[in-house]
Amino acid sequence: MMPAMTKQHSTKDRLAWTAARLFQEKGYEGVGLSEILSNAKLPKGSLYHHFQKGKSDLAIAAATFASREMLRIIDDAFVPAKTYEDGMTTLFFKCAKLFDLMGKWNGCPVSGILLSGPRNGAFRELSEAIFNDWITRVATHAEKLGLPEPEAQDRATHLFVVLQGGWDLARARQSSDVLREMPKFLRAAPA
Amino acid sequence: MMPAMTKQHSTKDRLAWTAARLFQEKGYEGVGLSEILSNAKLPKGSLYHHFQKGKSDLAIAAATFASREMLRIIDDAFVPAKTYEDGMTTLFFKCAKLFDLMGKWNGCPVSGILLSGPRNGAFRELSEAIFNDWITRVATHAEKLGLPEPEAQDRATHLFVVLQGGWDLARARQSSDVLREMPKFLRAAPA
DNA sequence: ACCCCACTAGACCGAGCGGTCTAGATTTGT
DNA sequence: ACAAATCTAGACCGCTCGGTCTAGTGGGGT
Repeated sequence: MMPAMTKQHSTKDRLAWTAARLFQEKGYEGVGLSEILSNAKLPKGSLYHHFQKGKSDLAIAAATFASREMLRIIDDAFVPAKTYEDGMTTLFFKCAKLFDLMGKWNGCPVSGILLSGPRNGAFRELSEAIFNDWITRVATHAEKLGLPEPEAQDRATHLFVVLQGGWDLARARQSSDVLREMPKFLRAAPA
Repeated sequence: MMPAMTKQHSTKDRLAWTAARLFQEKGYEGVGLSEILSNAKLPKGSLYHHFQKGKSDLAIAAATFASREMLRIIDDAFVPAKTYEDGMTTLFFKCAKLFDLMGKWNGCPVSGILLSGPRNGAFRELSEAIFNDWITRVATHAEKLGLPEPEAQDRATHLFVVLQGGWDLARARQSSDVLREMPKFLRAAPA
C-alpha cells in the first residue's frame, strides 16, 4: 500500500507513513520505536517533537494516513463505474493487487493498524469513525449509481465486512485470489 | 469465550487456556509471559517444561484450544437446525452472546490469536488449516441440510468472511448487535 | 527404603522497550 | 546581524521482555 513517497515530504509525514507501513506488517505492539526511526532515518528527538505522546500519537497519525489512502482507492474504483456491481468488483481487484504488493503478510491496511492499536478509548473511537467513513463513502457511491438509500447502506456494510474477512482469509491462504472471488458473494441483493 | 474451567485441569491445559484468553484480548505481541504466568499462577519453569519453544509453542496450543471451542459452537448451532438459514442465524446469535461475554475488546477468538501470532511459516500454516477446518465444518452442515455441494462450499466461505469482518465491526462499534444483523447478508444465494 | 523422574519454583540474564532530556543545528522575524 | 523559535540529534534511563538454568519436591515403581 501507499504509493511511492519518492519526493521529500515533511518529517512528520515521513514518520506517519513509515509507521503505517510497519504497523500494517507487524501490528502496533510488534514494532518498536527504534525500528520505525531507523526505517525513517530520523532520531528520537524528531518523533517526540512532532508527536508529544509518542507511539500512541504516531498510531493515530498512521491510521489516519492509511484511511485517507483507502478512501482514495474506493473513489478510484467507483467514480468511473457504470453500476454498483462494476465499482465493487473493481474495488476488490484493486485490493487484491494491493495485497500482492504488500507482501502477503499484512492485513487490510486500515484495520491492520486499527485493531492492533493502543487500547485506549480515544483510539477505539477513531477506529469506529474511520470504519464508518469508509462504509458511508461506499454507500454514497452506491446511491449515485442508482441504489435506493436503505439498500445502499446495507450493501456498503456488507461490502465492508466481506472485504475485512476476505482479507484475513487471503492472508491465511497467502493468495490474493481469495479477494478476487469475494464479489460473487455481493451480487445478490440483501434481504 | 471458553467456558468456566472450574474443575482443575492439567497444568498444560491451564496455560493454554489462560494464554488463549489473553492473546484474544491483547494480541500475541501485546501479552508478556509474566502476565500469562501470573494469571495462571504458575512459575516459568512449568511453561518451559510443557512448551519447549516457549511463547510460540504456547500460541499454537492456545489457537488449537480456541479452534476446538469454535467448532463446538458451530456444531451446537447447526445440529439442531431445520434449515441452513436457521443454523447460520443461530451461529451469529451465539457469537454475539460470546462477544458480550468477552468484554467487547476481543476479536474473534480464533482469528484474534491467529492473525497476531508469531510470524513464522508454521504458524501461518496452522492459521490456514484452522480456517479451512472451520469453513469445511460449516459446509458439511450445509450439505446435511440439503444444499448441493458446490453451493454449500460457497455459502460456508461467505459465512466465514462475514463473521470475521462482522466481528471487527462489532468491536469498533462496541456492539454485539452488529453480529446479529449479519445473517441478513447471507440469506440470498451467491451467484 | 530407595531412587528416579516428571514437574514446580523462581533467580537471573542480555536485549530491547518506550520515554526523557540536554545540546546543537537550522530557520525565521526584525 | 542577532535572537527567538523550531526542529534534529542521540545519549541515557528504568523497566519489562522472552529465555535459560539450577535447585528443589513429590508421587510411583521395585
